[in-house]
Amino acid sequence: MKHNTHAEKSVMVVDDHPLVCQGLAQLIDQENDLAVCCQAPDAATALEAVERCSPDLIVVDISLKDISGLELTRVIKERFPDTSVLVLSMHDELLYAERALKAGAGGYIMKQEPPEMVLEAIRTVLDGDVFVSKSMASRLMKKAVHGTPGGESSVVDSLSDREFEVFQLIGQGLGTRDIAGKLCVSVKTVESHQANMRQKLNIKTGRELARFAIMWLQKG
Amino acid sequence: MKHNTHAEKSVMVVDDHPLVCQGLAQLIDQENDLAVCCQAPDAATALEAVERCSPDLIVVDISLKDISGLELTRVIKERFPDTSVLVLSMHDELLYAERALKAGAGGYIMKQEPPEMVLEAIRTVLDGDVFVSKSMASRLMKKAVHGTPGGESSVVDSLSDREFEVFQLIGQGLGTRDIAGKLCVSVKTVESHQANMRQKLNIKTGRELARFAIMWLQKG
DNA sequence: TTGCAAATCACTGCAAACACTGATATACTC
DNA sequence: GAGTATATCAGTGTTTGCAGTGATTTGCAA
Repeated sequence: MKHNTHAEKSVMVVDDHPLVCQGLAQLIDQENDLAVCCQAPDAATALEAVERCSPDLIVVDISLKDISGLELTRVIKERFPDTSVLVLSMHDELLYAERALKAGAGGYIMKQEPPEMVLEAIRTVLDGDVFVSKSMASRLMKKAVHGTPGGESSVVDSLSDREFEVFQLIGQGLGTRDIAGKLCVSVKTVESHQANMRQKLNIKTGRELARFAIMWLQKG
Repeated sequence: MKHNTHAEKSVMVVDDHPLVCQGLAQLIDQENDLAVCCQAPDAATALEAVERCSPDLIVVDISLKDISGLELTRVIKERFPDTSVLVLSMHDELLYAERALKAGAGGYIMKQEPPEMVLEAIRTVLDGDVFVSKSMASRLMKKAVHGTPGGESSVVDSLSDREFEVFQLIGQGLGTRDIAGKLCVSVKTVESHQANMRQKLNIKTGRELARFAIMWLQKG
């Protein structure tokens, strides 16, 4: 712990993996403009600590023991709107980045990224800007340009009704032919829907789409 | 890095998450009887480094980018039998602990555990003993006494190590060709493993296997 | 030693998925 | 009424997956 001088922003770290927690804390603490004020292994401890320290920013892991990091983000933004949140995760951003932002986080970054990028993310969010990966950013841009005005929005919401139907069947493990049979349309049609979905979701291969559908249907 | 005095044991850290790598290194380095000699983000780098540093113990994360931590463990124990290995993972030990020990590791510990326990695990393995969690230990005892697995056993246990490796890669959304490339074997071999798995698990199609793997890896 | 399981790979051929370039009809919006 | 999104389908060609049959090597165990 360092003295909190005028220029330093205070950061709190929430992660149930002590190693990550400590590594992150050390990384942040050795920067001149940042200082770690406290650490927490779960959401309950975190909420207490926020009240005590009132940090400028909180780095939250997405998978905690008691409640999800997204839920924690929501609570924090509700009770301490001035505190910024950066969500940290080892999971694919496709599944969680947008949810994190919707929950009120200022940024989303994966643990696989190099430490310098984590620091960059922290500073970006502290400046009031949004931090996500480049590919995720372009996806969100497209979405912003091409409408879907305010309100509820998940990547999956951009799918049309029929596409979503196909999406669900894919998530149930059915093949293109099975789906065509079940929906009483030609194989070509189903293939078209799949291609359109891949474009909308910025997904390259069919198995990635399947994986996305399966995971999406599991969690929700 | 510290001077390697008489009493200090040298430790190497292998993890593709820079944060974990750094946190772990710092944790180890601040102990009087331990010193970090080098770090590596993947198996290839790790093997080079082992030759250079010849550490007393290596802490290996189970999920690396190039090959699995278990495979790396096998290679290390084959080429450097005097080097101890501690496998580190964020996954439930139920799924991997036994495989890790069979691969030649001296211990298995989860990232969720407190840092002190990680240090304890390192020292235990350095002493030539086996380290696993208490509950896992009793499980293995039971198994040793009775011939039968002492708890709930999954169908997945019937998979061989190699098959399980393929299983995991399938669950990550990779295709047959990708897997063959990653494991440096022919496409045919991977197809054989898949066919054998489908038979063992009583699964008909490839996409069903993929679905099963994805869901199984999502939550154990 | 014999035998079995695991891991590796080859060859063949069919079926399915995917890529690319279209076309048509409907419906909703501006 | 023009424009856009949706839903439907066709043709053509490449890539990939899967089935079947069979072979080799290794290691472990009865």
